[in-house]
Amino acid sequence: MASGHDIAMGLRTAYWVMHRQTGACLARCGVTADQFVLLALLAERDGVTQQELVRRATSDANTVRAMLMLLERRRLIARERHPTDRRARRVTLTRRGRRTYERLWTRSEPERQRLRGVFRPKEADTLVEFLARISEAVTLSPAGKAARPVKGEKR
Amino acid sequence: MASGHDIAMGLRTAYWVMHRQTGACLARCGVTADQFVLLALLAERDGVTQQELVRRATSDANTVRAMLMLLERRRLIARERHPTDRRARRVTLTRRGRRTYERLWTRSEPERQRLRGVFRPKEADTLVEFLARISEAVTLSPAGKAARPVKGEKR
DNA sequence: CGAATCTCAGGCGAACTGATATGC
DNA sequence: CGCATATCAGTTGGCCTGAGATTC
Repeated sequence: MASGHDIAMGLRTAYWVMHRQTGACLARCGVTADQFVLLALLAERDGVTQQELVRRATSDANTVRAMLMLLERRRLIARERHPTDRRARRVTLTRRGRRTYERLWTRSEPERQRLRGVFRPKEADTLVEFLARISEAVTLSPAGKAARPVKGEKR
Repeated sequence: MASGHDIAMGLRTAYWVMHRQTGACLARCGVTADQFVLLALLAERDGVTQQELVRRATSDANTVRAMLMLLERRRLIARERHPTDRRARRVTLTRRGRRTYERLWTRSEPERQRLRGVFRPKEADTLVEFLARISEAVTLSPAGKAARPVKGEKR
């Protein structure tokens, strides 16, 4: 019977196998799998703050910032000052960024097909629901840091 | 209906949420989640080559080497020369490494419980089987590099 | 003025590439 | 010779801590 450890290791292996494959698929376009995720999120909805991208990408503010700076240097995205909240940045896809993203999407279509192809429709739904269950369970009740993070907690 | 993109994003989110949570759980022992994986693999079977660890960890030779050197410096593992194959290293858990591992295992038990707890027994089996299916499908038929990698393929 | 939010800067563990040395 | 194992150098991306700026 599958243990928590089995789930963890299976999840780890499946993620890295997929991530590496995606990276190899997109490498010749000079974009990494993680950059592609950011572009995809922006293509879905842009004009957002970096912080919102952090949330949607399940990532870290510094990581997102560094990646956005790389993408900005290549003119795939723009980071203007936010009009009302001058603390924040407003991130948008440039036209060139959107074209690049569409090319990447097409190129990576076979990978998504492969992923999708090993499941029957109902199974795919089940899998996605299971994965969402994990994400919720872990983020909603993180043992050490409850709803409000414990202040004194260092190291 | 769940698409290949949904599966990919769900897998990504679930993995990172779990990975981050594990890291936070083990941080105060000075061990990262990835180092814990190596220790777990060694606890399961040691006296193996680095190459075998690479395979079992679904990782990379350079990454594994760097991590093992960190663990070696802390006397948690040992890297002796392999007795018969002088190219290879024979990696073993030290007694201290095994004790540390057991402590980490105990400390991370709640995390595995949380993971396991959101599934019924049959569901957990299904999930692990689904994840294995992904790993197999992607590793066995990687579009760009079939069974034998295409020679001329650069960049 | 704090308190909260966001960005920025530096350090480090981790992943990948390519090249090299050595032993099978 | 080819092939496998490990190593080294260099690059990139990602996470963390701690600082600085701005807003409430």
